[in-house]
Amino acid sequence: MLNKRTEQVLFAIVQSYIASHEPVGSRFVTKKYSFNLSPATIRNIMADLEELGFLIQPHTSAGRVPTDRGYRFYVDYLPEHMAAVEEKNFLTAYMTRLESLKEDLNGVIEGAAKTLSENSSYIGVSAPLKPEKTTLNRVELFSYKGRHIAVMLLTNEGIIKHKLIRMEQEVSPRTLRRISDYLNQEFAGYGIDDIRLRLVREMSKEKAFCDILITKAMEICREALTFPAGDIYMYGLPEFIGLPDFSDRIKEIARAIEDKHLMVRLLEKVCQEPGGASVLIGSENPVKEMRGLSMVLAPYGQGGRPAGTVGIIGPTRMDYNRAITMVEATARFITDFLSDGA
Amino acid sequence: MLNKRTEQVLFAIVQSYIASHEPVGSRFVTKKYSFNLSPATIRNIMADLEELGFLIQPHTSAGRVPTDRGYRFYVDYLPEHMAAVEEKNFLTAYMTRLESLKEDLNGVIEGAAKTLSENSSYIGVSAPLKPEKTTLNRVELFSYKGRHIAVMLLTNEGIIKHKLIRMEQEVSPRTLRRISDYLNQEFAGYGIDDIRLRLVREMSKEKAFCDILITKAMEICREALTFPAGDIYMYGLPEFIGLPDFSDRIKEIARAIEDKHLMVRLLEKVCQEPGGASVLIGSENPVKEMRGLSMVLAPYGQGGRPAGTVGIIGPTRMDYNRAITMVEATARFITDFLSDGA
DNA sequence: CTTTAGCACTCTAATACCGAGAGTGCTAAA
DNA sequence: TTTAGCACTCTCGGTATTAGAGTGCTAAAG
Repeated sequence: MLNKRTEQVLFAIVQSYIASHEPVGSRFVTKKYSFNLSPATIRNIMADLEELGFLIQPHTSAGRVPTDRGYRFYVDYLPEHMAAVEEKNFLTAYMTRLESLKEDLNGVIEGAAKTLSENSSYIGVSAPLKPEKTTLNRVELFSYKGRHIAVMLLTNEGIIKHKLIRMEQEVSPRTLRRISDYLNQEFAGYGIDDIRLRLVREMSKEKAFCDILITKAMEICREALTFPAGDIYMYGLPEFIGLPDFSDRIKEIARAIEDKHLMVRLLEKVCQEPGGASVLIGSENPVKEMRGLSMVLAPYGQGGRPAGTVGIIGPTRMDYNRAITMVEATARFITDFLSDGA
Repeated sequence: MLNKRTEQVLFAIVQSYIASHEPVGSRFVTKKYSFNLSPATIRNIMADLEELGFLIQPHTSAGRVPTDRGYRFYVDYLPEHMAAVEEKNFLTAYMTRLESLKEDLNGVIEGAAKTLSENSSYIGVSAPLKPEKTTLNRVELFSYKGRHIAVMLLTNEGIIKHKLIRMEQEVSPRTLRRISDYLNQEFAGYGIDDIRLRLVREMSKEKAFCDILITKAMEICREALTFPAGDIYMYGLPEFIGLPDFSDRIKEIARAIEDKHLMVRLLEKVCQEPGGASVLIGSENPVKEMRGLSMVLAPYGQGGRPAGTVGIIGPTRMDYNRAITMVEATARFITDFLSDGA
């Protein structure tokens, strides 16, 4: 579709714009990148690229700026053209920073979001491993002040969850003991999701026999294994709004980003998709408040299956190369950690 | 120091500025508030007030704007001059909104920050009840994958905490059982802080006898009862940066606010102070990045002693009256909840 | 046919200038 | 002590001007 030379010019323009945030003119391209072409030729090429929708000029006498489509080209073109050496150096430095997260078993995933933001000056996000996707190590139920039950759930992935359930009637510690023993003996090692399903099935069976006590117990079990829709971790908003990009739309954008619901859905969607980092550029974003932003997301896995997502949110003119490097490294890191770290 | 009339004028000016965010001129004061004085007289008074440091004019031909000192006067003057009726209505409406927090035992304090922000368009903060300040209901230790210990701590205030401790050597489930039984029998009902202290004392005693096993156990106990410095809850940043006030200093301010360390210290300080809401206005703020912001904070109590803080962060020209009403109501609400809710 | 030099053209950003409006401070009278 | 009157100051919005950057087009060169 584009000939080689045109591609190179487009690539150079996007790269240069990402670095400088200033519309890039024909003269600049000839100077900085040595195509051995005159500005006039470059201008012709740029005019073509504009016609094809890869570039626009903010106004007649400015240079050109990439469109979302331009960025898309850049990102797809990227893998073949990474400046490998420098990037490798950065990567190893970044990896050592990740290593320090291993200290805190519970904090790896939250820490990943933090690290991403700190190293990019964009926003780092991570969706924690959903308890439903994990396997039961043990669950404990305690009676608390008569009418409450304290639940502690421990998974084989090193996640601890707790909750307090308010009951209608008091349940004796002995009964609780028996319920949790039952759960642990029957279900240790199984996926939380599966257990919940089986419990529901059992429940409906028991109901047929009208055994209220057992039904109650089942209900407690089910409750004990249900947790509120996972939050996501997000760091770097203050840095981000300090970026010169959005001085106007700040409010709108800040709100979109803080809307965790949207975010959660987005991250979950990406979580399904296999492979490396996905890049969503500006208008490609399904959430319309986030046009003008780009996201680089990658799933991390647990036992071979994708289990959560980490990523970066930044302006469309973010440093994709760097971002992709970081996000992929982070996802790999968490995957490794989950499989052998704990 | 100021005569009655001067005070009234100052009060009127501050109030009016808070409402409109525009420098207020002499003519406006005579119109809006019926002092039966001519603009010229008001001008004289205003000139005096400026000399005394309560007002400044942004430039020669603008109206006056309160200084921090002006706000301080206003806040101190406020209690005697609340427009009681309207405020009462607001208060009852607000209280019902708070009521809905009772649903979720764990979320009251977090919810308080949310509610504060939602009802003020400023930033709501709350510092959770520190586990150290609570009393032990029970603690449980579980062996996890050999070299780890999972701890669950349940306090009489309804707080559950958990953590995972990495050990050098494996500790048998039986030993853990004995340790937790010991803790529960010996210390149930005691303050976590006290327990920690006593454990340290015991430890040094034991050390003298070189009993490694017991020392180890003590150490586990102590670890189990130690938790990372509490986070604080904070909501409303996106709304806040949308306010017209700080279009320039956004970055700086956003960073100051996100710096949880500073915040935690600040909140803890206020937590010590008895009585109703404390108001920190602009330059009164010990944290210099937060000059230009005001905070309204009030401690909530637990068993008679102050246990945490809730509050609002806003621009110096915030609606103090409303803010104080809300913060005090929220603090009272949490205090009540802790004493009888659970 | 492609590339290039030259040049006129367009648009922005910076600067200065002007006039209207707002609000003041001061003076002199009530 | 208060007030009316008035000159003064400063901001804000609009307009004009200019310098500079970068383009598109044309016509010549490779």
